[in-house]
Amino acid sequence: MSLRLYNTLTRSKEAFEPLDPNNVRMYVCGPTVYDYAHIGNARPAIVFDVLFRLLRHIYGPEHVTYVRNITDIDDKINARALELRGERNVDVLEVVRELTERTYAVYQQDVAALGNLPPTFMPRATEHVPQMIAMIRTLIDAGLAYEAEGHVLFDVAKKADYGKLSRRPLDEMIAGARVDVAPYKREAMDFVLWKPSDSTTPGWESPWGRGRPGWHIECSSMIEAAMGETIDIHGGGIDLVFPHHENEIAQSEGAHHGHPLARFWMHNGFLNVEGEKMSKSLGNFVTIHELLEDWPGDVLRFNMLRAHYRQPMDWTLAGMKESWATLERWYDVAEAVSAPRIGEGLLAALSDDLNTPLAIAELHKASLQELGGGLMLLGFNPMSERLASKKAVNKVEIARAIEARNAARKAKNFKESDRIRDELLAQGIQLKDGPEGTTWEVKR
RNA sequence: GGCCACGUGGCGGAGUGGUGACGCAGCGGUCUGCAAAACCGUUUACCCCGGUUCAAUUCCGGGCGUGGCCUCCA
Repeated sequence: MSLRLYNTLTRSKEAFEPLDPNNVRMYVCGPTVYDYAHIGNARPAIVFDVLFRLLRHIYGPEHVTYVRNITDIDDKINARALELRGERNVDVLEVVRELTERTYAVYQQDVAALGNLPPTFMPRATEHVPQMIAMIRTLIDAGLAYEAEGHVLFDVAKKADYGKLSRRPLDEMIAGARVDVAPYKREAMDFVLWKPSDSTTPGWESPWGRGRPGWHIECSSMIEAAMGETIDIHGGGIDLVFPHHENEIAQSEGAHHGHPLARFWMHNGFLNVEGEKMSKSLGNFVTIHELLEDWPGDVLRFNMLRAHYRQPMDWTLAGMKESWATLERWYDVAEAVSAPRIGEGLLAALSDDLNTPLAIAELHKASLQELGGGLMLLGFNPMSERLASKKAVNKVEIARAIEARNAARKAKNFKESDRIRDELLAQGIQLKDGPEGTTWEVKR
């Protein structure tokens, strides 16, 4: 089964062949840890986890390296920390540390609840500052970066093919720039590699004074540290194409004699919520954390995979309900599967640029064994109790009520049996009479 | 303003130059004391206007709509 992936670099689907089948390398831009991750952040986590699992299936679990970083140096973090400190007499740097630690821990918990495997490595920016400084020095030595007023900037004009990922000619971008250009920049599009820090901002000693790295350099450095100069796949949200990924390319290629950073660039589409774009002002900012309070992680995962990863997607309550119903039906039958196997239809769908909606359609047509195997390949666990409602239900009491109702039915006292059924339904317990007796489920 | 993506039935959502995926809902049926569930069957579509073609939902051009990027962003 040959794997084909859409490559943003060429804007077309290409056959995927890793540089080294014994070490397939993938990097995905992870979260900036200053606030709860929202449901849009869950999309790349889930989508690239499916790709990770598919690659492990094809090349063997020990032959795939998946790196997802944690951005814990960032001005949004610093701003939030200042807010959190308020008037209190505590060290802001300490607040920064607490904030990132806490947010990081919640993120880990949340993505795990969504059924994602832990990546092979989860490097943190704060642990790679020396590597970033080294890369910046290399860029300065190569004549691709310059120092100005305590900043170090990438000299975009020196990189002839700058803009090749986003396909934006440099002169066009300069003409369309809508922001005031910092006076120390040679060109409007030059971006920061290093900037100075004051006493309320985390900083590290460097040849350019105490400061901190710009955003883009961390990914370039961590990729190099974990996987070398050229990797197979680099992923992230489509909004990262410009400027983040464009700048990563400029830095890494600049520091590596022009060797490509990644051979395949993959980008997931955006998410709307109930037809509207998610924003704090609209008040429809949905975090993964709060969704997980009401919904099983598997349901959120399934709902995400019902749309192709490159398509724009609308996240809705109706969709989640439908996802839950489908998954519940499947789990009922698939938990009994003794010999799961991967169906060809499913594998073909996933191999065609991760066509998960088609893969799900294949599961609807699949045998029981293929259903079980397919669910597991996609990261679902039919054996788990994750679909059970979080609401506390008294199983013993329900069983007793069912017994009483069946006794009433036997005596043809239907008034009483219907009363018991309605009473349970009022508590959200839906009874189902089947050939093998009466079962129940929590109705939503 | 510049660049880019998307627009499929009541809903979700694949796909294709010619035989109307798949799921949900609806409808009909089996089952049931009645329901629910389950199972069987089944109706409904390709934003608009041109062009290319024997044939377009699928290719090309224009329009409209939605969203993204150009500044932090999954």
